[in-house]
Formats: sequence, C-alpha cells, structure tokens
Amino acid sequence: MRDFDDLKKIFPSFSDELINEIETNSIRQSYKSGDVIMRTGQYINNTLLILKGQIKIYREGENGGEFLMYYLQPGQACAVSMICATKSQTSQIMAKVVEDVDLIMIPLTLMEKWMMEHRSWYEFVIFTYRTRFEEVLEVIDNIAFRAMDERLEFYLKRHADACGSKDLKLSHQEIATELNTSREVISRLLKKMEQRGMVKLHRNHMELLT
Amino acid sequence: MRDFDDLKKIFPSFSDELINEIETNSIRQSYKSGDVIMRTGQYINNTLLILKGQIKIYREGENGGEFLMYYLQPGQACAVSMICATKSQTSQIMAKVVEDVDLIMIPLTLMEKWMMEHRSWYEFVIFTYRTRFEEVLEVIDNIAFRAMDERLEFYLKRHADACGSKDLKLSHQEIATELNTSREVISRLLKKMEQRGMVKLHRNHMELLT
DNA sequence: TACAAACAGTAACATTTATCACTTAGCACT
DNA sequence: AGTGCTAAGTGATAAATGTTACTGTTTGTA
Repeated sequence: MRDFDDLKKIFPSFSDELINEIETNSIRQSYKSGDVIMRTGQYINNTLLILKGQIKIYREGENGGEFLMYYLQPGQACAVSMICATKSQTSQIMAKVVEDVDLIMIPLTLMEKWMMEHRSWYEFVIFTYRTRFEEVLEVIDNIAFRAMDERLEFYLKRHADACGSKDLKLSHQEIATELNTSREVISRLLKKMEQRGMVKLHRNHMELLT
Repeated sequence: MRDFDDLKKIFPSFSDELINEIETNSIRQSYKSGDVIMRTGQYINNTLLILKGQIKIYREGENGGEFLMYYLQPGQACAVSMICATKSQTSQIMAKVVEDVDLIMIPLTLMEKWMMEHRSWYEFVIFTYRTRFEEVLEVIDNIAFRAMDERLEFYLKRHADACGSKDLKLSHQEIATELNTSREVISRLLKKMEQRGMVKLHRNHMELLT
C-alpha cells in the first residue's frame, strides 16, 4: 500500500478505483537528468504521468533549433502523449529530463477505456488538455507580441518558479538556445537587466532580484 | 429530415443517434461576415460546430494586436470552446467571421454527457483537440524559427487553401495586422516575391503563381 | 604548472524589422 | 473634370537582433 498512498498524494483528484487500476496496469520508469524521453517524430504508445522530477518540453526546428515551450512537473501529464495516443501518432515535440524523473506509463488502450469508466480520469485528461493549450497560447503571446528583453524576463521568472529558487544555474548559451537566439544577445540583455537592478550576474549562475 | 441529411453530410463520422440528439437539443445560429462571435475574456457556455462559412481565430495582444492562429471551417468545431467548456472558463481567443456562417451551439452540459454516451462524439472531440493542438504548434514553429518572408508565404498559401482560390482579396494592411507587423514591411516583401515570380500584385488583390 | 575547454564580455558590423514622412495610383462620387 | 479617399510604393532613418571575431576568466585536469 506504500505505492497507493504515493499516488493518492501526487494525484489527489483520482478516485480510489482509478488508483487501483493504475497500480495494477501501469509500468514505472525512471530517467536521469539529461535523458531525452521523447523525440520529435517518434511513435507514442503510452501516456506519461509524472511522479517526481522535472521535464522540459521543446519544439524542434528543422535547422536543429530547440525552442522551450513548457515544464512538466509532478502531478502532471504529458498532454501531447494523450493527444497522440488515440491513433498511435508520432510526437510533435521533444521531452528532456532536467531533474531525475520517476514516471508512470499507461498504455493507450487503457487511457481510452478509462475515459469512459472513471470520471476522475476524464476530468484529469480534459484539465490537462485545457491547461496545456492555454500554456501554449501564452507561448504564442510571448513570441508574437513581445521583444527579446521581455521574453528573457518571462523565461527567467518561469525558471525560478520551476526550481523554487531565485538562484538560477544557467549559462547564457543555454538560455539563448531555449529562446532560439544567440548567446551575445542574451549577454547584452542580461547586462542591461543587471544595470536596472533586476539580476545579479555570476559565473554559471545569476540571482533574480525581483 | 432535411436537417438530418445536412448534418450527416457535414459530419459524416457522427452516429445516427448522435445526430438525432444534436437535432433535438441544439440551437442554430447565423452570423454575417465581420461579426465577432467570441471575444477574449468572454465566458463560454456553448461548443460551436460549423456548418457553413469561415471563421478566423485570433490571439489578442494587450496593446490591441490581433494575431491570426487558424481557420475554422464547415465540419469543424471550436477547440477552445470545448476546452473551456468544462468549467465555464473565459475565452483565451477571439473569433471573427470572414464568410457568412451557419453554426450549431451545444450547451456545455450536453457536450460532457455525450462524451460518455456517444463514441463518435468522443472521437470527434479528441480529434478536434489533437488537430488544433498540432496547428498551434505549427504556428509556434513559424514565429519561433522563421523570418517574416517565410511567414508571409505560409500565410498566403494558407489563405489560398482556405478560400480555394489563388486570387487573394487582401490589402497589405490586413496581412500586416494578422502577422503583427507593419504595412510597409508587407509591401516590401510582396514586391520581392513579385520579382521572384511568386505573385502578381494588383490593387486590393493579388494572384499566387506557385 | 601548463594546457585545454567552457563561459562570458565586448566591439564592429550586417541584416531585419519598425517607424516616419511623403508621393503616387486607382476608384467613387459629384 | 475635379475632389477626396484609400491602398500602395518608397526613401530615410532608427532600433533590435544576428554574426563574426577576438579577449579574458575560470575550471578542470594531465
């Protein structure tokens, strides 16, 4: 019953019957920081529920760029894996582990079956769709309406939220890659932010002061 | 039985029972070109199924910009209205009619009920989520990885597809607004495209030659 | 200690996009 | 024909971003 309590804690909205089903029908898997869980173009056969750790979801450009869209955290599910699930579609995104992850893999067939049988699963799936869709709309806002300086601010704040710390362990190059720009641009903008007193820069890390 | 046949033709995947339910429980509504069906921040109480005409879905910026995301056409549904449906959420988007529209409005409560009762409705909803999510990802590709000239090409081709015509009745200003840039930029880029033999420009309209 | 590798700072320059100001062309109406 | 309106063309300039090239600094490690 250890596992049962675990799950109940991380997914409090799930009914007891649903949790029992998950217990008996799913596979657990761990990944290390840096692992790529899902690649663009790969076939998807499972829906993923995150128990522990952190994952970043990217959209990949043809020329090798990788653009950060959002984070996945404990208690959340990969919306793309749910959406593609229905017809064994290929993935439109890339998922990279940033903090050692434990997750649950649920086969497509069950994912669909539970939609009909478990109200709490149905609601979870719809909630996941909705929140991710909204998150992606916010991403569009950022790149459509905002210049790089604002996008950088947003990026740093979101990273701080995800880490739960104002001390950000990021190189300028990493940031540049995830915003699909160049390191020099990020260096310049960070310098300006420092002059405005919004950050304090150090080697390999920086403090958010706001 | 006129209406029944109509619906069956536009939504061929729906089961007969589902179509009967729609017939007896939904409201039909018409809108004129230029009407705004849904505004950012408005509460959503219905899911919309398009029978006839064309709708454009925009994301609005704080400073009054409106950024085109995708088209809605006959046989399709508004994914956002389905997603927000569950909890009477407010709309994250703006929907504008570009060609006189007939549509069906389905109350939230039924939308949810049918998910459990009609397999063809369930599949339609999931399909709608999936295709819209993919479309929005493609939008992100365009603005994250491509420069304005490529985005303009994509925009024109998509418009041609939607209209089913290579003769595009668009002013430079309209295009600029929907790509969130300025008229001058569009004029210049179109001129370049004309020099490359991709379009032929006229007053108030242009021909796509590719 | 010496060397290599990764990170960061920065100047110079190119390119793209935004903005401003003005001109020209086409169309509708009287 | 004359007037006024809107769309479109264009040159000048500014600002943001991308690119190149080089420097210095820190870190790890041979």
